[in-house]
Amino acid sequence: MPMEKTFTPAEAEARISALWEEQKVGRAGANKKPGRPAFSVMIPPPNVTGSLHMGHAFNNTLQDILIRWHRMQGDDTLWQVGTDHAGIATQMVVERQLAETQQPGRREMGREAFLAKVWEWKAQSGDTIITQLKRLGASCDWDREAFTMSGNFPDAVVKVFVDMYNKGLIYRGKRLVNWDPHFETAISDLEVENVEVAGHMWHFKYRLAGGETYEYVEKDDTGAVILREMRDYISIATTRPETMLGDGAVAVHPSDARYAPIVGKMVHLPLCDRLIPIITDDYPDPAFGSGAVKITGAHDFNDYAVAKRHNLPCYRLMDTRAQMRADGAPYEAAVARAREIAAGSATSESEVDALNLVPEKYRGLDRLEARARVVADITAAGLAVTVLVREIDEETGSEHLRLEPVVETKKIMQPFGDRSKVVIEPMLTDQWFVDTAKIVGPALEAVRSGATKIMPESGEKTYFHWLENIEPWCISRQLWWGHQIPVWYGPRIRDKTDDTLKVAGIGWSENRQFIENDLQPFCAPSVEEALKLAKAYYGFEVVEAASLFESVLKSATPNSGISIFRDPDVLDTWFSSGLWPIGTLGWPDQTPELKTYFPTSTLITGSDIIFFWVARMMMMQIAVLDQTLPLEKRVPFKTVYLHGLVRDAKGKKMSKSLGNVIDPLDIIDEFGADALRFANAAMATLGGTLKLDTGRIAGYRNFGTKLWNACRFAEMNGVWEGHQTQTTPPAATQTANLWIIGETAKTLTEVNEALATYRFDTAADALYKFVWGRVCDWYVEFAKPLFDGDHAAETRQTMAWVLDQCMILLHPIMPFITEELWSTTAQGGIARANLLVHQDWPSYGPDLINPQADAEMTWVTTLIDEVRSARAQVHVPVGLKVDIVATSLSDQARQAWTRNAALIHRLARIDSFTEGPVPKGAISLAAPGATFAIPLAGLIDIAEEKSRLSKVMDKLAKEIGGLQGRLNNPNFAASAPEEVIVEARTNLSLRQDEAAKITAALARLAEIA
RNA sequence: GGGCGGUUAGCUCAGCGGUAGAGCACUACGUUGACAUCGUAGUGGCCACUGGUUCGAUCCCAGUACCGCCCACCA
Repeated sequence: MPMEKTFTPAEAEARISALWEEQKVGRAGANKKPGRPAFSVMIPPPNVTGSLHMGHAFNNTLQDILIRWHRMQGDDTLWQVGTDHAGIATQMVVERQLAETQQPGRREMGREAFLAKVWEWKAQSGDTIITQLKRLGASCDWDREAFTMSGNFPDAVVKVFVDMYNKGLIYRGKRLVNWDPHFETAISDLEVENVEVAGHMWHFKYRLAGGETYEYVEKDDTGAVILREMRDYISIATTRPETMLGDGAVAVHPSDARYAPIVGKMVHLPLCDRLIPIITDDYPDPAFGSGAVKITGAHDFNDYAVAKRHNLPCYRLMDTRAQMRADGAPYEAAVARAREIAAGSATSESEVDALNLVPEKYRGLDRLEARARVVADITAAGLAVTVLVREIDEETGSEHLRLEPVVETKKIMQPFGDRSKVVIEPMLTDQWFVDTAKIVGPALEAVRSGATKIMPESGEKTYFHWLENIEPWCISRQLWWGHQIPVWYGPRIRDKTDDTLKVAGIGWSENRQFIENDLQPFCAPSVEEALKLAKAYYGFEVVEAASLFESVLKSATPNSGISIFRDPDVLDTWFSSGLWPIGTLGWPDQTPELKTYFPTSTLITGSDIIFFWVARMMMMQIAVLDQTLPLEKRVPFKTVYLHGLVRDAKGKKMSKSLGNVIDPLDIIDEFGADALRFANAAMATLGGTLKLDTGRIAGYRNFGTKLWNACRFAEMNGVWEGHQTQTTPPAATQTANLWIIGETAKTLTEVNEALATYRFDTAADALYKFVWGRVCDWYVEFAKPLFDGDHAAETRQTMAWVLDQCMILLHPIMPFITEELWSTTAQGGIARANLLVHQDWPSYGPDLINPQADAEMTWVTTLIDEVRSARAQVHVPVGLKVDIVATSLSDQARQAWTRNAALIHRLARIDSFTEGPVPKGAISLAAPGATFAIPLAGLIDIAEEKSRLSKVMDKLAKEIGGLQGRLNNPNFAASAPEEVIVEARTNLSLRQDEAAKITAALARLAEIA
């Protein structure tokens, strides 16, 4: 059955995919050859909730190219596939689904039932993206598919947590963290997106206690006094008025002369029955605002630092949904206690946290609502800095003056949750942290020493910059879907003698925050282990309770019946993905896979997750693995290849709201996976953004068709009949055959070098130029006359070999069409021994390049180009064959002509060839060692020919001028390297030779005219 | 505010010391023994600007302008 005119991706890809999967072509170690190294790649695990987008398509294409290339070379390859449980994202999806289907919500059904729902969902929809990866042609080891919540992963995660806890690398503490009020969980710094939004700044007056006054003096830059007045207040500027209810002090810079008279004095906190001190700190900038800053330790990261320095109380004003607190004692009682504390009464962190200093009227309000009310109330109290506004009553026409609060409109950077898109609130809570400062050293050293190489180099700079300024990593999340923290708590022992044990009474608050000071943590890999630790701590058996609430009930009697309960929080998703390479290889067991494939070879990932994932994997795995191993054995990967984000053709980020999202599956449907993959490879330059243009993908689809048709041409000429796959090229005698064999060898070298240096674009470019520009444009054309001559057999063998090489070399980038051709072209003869995916990568070298054939074919192609160009320019119809006269011919040129006469005749459309004098009415051409004339008496336009030759002359003159200029410069001769000078001389003489011939031709034209 | 990158043909991008490249687009021609998802021939660039280094700079260095991206606590 003859080949179809084109390749049909839709039909063939499904069939080939199924075949690959059935034969498990991507299994670890497939096609491995003795003595070859291992090559392993960890897929950046997509979220189980995900579906394939262009970024995945790009990223996985590059991985597959490397994997296929190495597998064909006989390396022991592993491409580890799997998915990430993606805590927040997945919990969000399932909760949304519950809401849409009118099922009970998460809290209603309880933790256990909800988690069952998530697993159910995962079983149904969790493999969507895996299926989609197969459509792309990804040759992963599908049998090893991993999931960050399955298999040995939970054990690995728990082990790492416990080990790090025991080494003091993980700690718990009350800190100001980024709080997502939508998901009601802490998130890490990285999950916060700072966005510039329009904000407002208000100015309030905090009156001095006891009606005191001071002289306020404002000076300009030169020191001249511009304002001098008596004030009974200090002016405060804020963008967050609602947080003033929790102020602990007002801070000014110690050098700020304006406030020097009142430092140390107390001011009335507006709307509150509290006095707070004026303190000095380096933090306020005297040049900004009024120079005085209100310090709200529990609601601002800067203020928190100031509060810590000055031991100021941090009063929490909001609940987990970022609404003004409504819990705890009535305001009056709370504020009374706050006054005592301010006066020096002993207190604790937990007591301060429990105090709700929100006045009753604001309790339960949303933060924005509270803000409006606070501003209105302060203004009403006459404590807003105001301006006079003139107002005209439209009805009566009367004028009156009115005071209005000063509100500056101002761009402010506002933090948003990257998932929830709501405004993040700094919140004072107890959380678990990784003490990153303690594990960052080796991660930095690994890259500095070259044990891990990051490409492009700019990625290393980013990596260093972030790690050198690393902050503690908040790893606890108040979610349900994830790895639950392996820590149990019991009441802390207050006093213990031989016969009595007093433990702290446990209280809890509505927002589930433990009263940390009173808890004793037991960190262990299992509840049994935790109970053992607890037994050792208390001195008698304890039991596990399901929650803090139950634990309190069961602990009612101090000396017996003590229970411990597990921390309900889960770990940040990135904590477990930080263990992806070792986790998927079976760690902590010392599996054979771990031994073979770790450290992994190359990580290919988007530069957007260098901090989230790459840096954390580096830190954690180096810290967790056997510390006696050298650093090179502990790094998770030897090379990290970072790529940019895939954008649309105009460089815009793809987003649903912009409607410019290109779905890779649509592209595959329309153009085939190979075209998308080739486009991805061609776009993969180092650095920069990746603009995806469907026009370009169409072009690469055409490229596939081109190869397809070259093979079809071969088929029509019996090339495949009886063909057997050959690793070495046939012994050829014909220049064209020798030449294309050499070109193939050059291409192999280029592709190898390009892929070895991660230049996927260069590899794609080399293959494109070879297949289209050499094989199809020239060799197929050369073959046509050769098939008619005495060397048909040799040419058929050569073409078969060359096209086989095209399939092999293209296979890593275009696996489907090449696999299809590999079997299709074998139908007429002997079946291929292997699927192409397991065909051995060739290893021939430059010895296949025949310099003589190379030079000769260059001469032939140049001559053909010139004849075609000349013909086109004087409008000789393509259909018309012409005669050619060689008016001068060197021995070498004569030989080249003779040996390739059939090719030249055909491609240049020449009827007869003679040697002789220049005929009248002819166009002239010059080639190295030869001058030709094409007699066109009556056909040519003398003027046109003259202008054509003049154009050629102009170009030559320009080149000659440049070369002469350089050669005549004595400094050039003195300084330039020898080969450059020789090259310039050679070029000059060639150009001059050619110019002489053209000049002669021009002179003859003048005679005719 | 700090850091990183970019500026080359109409568009998307390679090249990064020795006479400017590709694909797409555009123009003209074309039923050539595979391919119109094609062929042949063309058009099109002070390689952002200003200095410097060099025999020689699109390429190296410094600065300027514009454009991107990342990080950051200015109330």
